[in-house]
Amino acid sequence: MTINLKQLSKLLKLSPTTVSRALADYPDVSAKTRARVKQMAIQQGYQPNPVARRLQKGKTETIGIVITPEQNYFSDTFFIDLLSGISNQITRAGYELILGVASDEEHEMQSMRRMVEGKRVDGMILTLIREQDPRVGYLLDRDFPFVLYGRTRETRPYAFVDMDGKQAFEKACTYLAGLGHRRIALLNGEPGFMFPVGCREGYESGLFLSGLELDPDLIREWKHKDPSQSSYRWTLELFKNDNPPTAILFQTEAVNGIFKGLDELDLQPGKDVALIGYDDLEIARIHRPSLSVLRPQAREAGQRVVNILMEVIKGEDPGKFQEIHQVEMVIRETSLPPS
Amino acid sequence: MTINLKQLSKLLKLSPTTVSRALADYPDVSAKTRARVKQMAIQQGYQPNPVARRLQKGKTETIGIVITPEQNYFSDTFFIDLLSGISNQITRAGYELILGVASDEEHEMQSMRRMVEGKRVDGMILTLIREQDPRVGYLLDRDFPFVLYGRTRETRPYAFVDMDGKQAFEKACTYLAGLGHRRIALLNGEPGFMFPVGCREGYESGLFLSGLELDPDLIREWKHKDPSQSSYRWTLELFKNDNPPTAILFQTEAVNGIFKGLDELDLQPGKDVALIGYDDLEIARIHRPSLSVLRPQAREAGQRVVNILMEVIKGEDPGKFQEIHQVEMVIRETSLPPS
DNA sequence: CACTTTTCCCAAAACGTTTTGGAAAAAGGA
DNA sequence: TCCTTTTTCCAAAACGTTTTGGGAAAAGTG
Repeated sequence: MTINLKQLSKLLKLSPTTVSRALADYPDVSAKTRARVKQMAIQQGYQPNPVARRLQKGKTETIGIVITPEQNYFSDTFFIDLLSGISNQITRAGYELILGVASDEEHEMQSMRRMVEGKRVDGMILTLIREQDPRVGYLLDRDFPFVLYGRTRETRPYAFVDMDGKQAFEKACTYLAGLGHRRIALLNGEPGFMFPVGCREGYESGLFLSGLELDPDLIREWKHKDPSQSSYRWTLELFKNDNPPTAILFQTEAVNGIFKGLDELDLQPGKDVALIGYDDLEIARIHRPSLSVLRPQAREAGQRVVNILMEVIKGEDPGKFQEIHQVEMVIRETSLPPS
Repeated sequence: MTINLKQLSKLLKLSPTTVSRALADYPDVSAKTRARVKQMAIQQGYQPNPVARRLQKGKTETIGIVITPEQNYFSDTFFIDLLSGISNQITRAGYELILGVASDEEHEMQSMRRMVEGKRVDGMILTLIREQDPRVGYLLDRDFPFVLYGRTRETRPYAFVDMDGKQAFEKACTYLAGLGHRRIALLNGEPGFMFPVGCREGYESGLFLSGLELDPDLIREWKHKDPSQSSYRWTLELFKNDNPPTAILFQTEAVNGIFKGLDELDLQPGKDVALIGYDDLEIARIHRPSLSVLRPQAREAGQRVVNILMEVIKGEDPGKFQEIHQVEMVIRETSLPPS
């Protein structure tokens, strides 16, 4: 069943060296024997033992990623798309993806240290990045290869792939303003994380470009651990305003709370209040009225993250790899002019 | 930074053998030197290279799992809970969890074969099991260690941890019947998978125990790839019946479609139609009225799966490990008597 | 004291690859 | 033909552990 190199070479009456080199397409083995070796390898179902090859090569051929359920990762199909892109590209490179699931920030760090200091991975992928993210400093300090999906506040150069949340929210905001909306609210993600920062910048820039005033009273922030509940409460809050919003921008994660809040206020989504969410989750498509959204290309981003990480592992300068991907807007039924 | 055994032993003026055995708590090294070795190991930050130890031990110390996004895995916080239990227990055992993300059934098999035939894992964990599941036959044929989360139709003995869907649905059904409901519908999961089989058995048994007739017209099945859309259509269908249901049992995954259908029919959940879902997703808690549910203990199940897999890897008979876990019922606001 | 047992340590082999540094054989050039 | 170059192969070393099979020193026994 599990034939190894020595047995295979015996079968071929060749040395293990030659067999190994034949399979690796080295030029110093004749075309004839190479063909013979390859055929026999297939026939015998030979697969080099990855553990042995890793020891010899001094590489783990493994990439690590740590996720945290508390942060609500999986309410998003977005994340499984990202993971799918990552996983497929890693497999294509002949590498392995090892997964850690941490219950909180502390265990997240602990899980990563186990991977890094325990020599279990050649590189790390980081997601859900904070403004001040200790993981980034840790990895930079020991010059360990990594790529961020997202960005952080860090002056030293590092590699990242990020979605252009700023451009996305600016686009959505100017679009709504173009329809005639004058009171546009932002129900933003949790402070401390980096992504909401860009969202807010885009929102403010969109208001400015449309000649609208920024009203701090129209900005609220929900919590990761409880997106629906907190966004529900903030939705009610927003409409206590004397001059309530006619449109809301938000991350789609929070949509259930918003729908619930609007329902309670007897406001119809789309009709009474325009809505545009960030992330094209299933609920956005199936809800009536269907939700207009900003749609990041998660799978493609995942693939890029891996390709970049491979370059960084090879020794390329991480600072060269800083990508910001555009986000498309999908207009559905909840982005009408104000009534 | 990365000191190895030889260097450490030189520092201690001992042989690598002794250092290795001291760290592994062998009795043939004196307490004094053991202490000295351990202290130095900590001081120097020595961590044995896992790749080298794996080669020597002839084990990968790695467990594999393959997930498929098409099957909607991550709409459920249930799954991340399961994964969390699995991951933590694997880490505790000093093992690694490698993840494959497959786009469909074929790639699922392919990803698993890569892990198994490529000698990349010592054991596999399988989830979302089908009635006829080729993966199970494949692994049994080559006597490869694995544990199912779920069950399948297979006569040879194998290890599994499953939730008692039958008991759960029976309990929910008799509960509703006890409240006075006489027309109880089942909006079941996709045929071909094993879990809905138990749900249906429990449903039928619950009807029987309550002295109610089975009406095939009250049973519908939605699709994995589109739970909300299909459940929405089936909800509308159910109420075209001359004698429509007053209660519905279903997997919580399908709840958005059901709510939408009821809304369109001007029926109030809980008030006009009682609802009990399987899985305690976030939406179940935050929706008004809040959804009564059957709640599987996913994290505990994940831990059991790993513990069992470790035994099977050690050579224990898989047939000894067949666990069916009870499921608790959480009564909230959608399980009232018929009006 | 002489013998046996126990305690403590270690050299060498092994795990299965890939890489290094040749060396023999074949081919080419004069 | 003889020398040089190219082609083709391989033995040995290396990767960093753990395990095997002792062996020397210390401790116990009569």
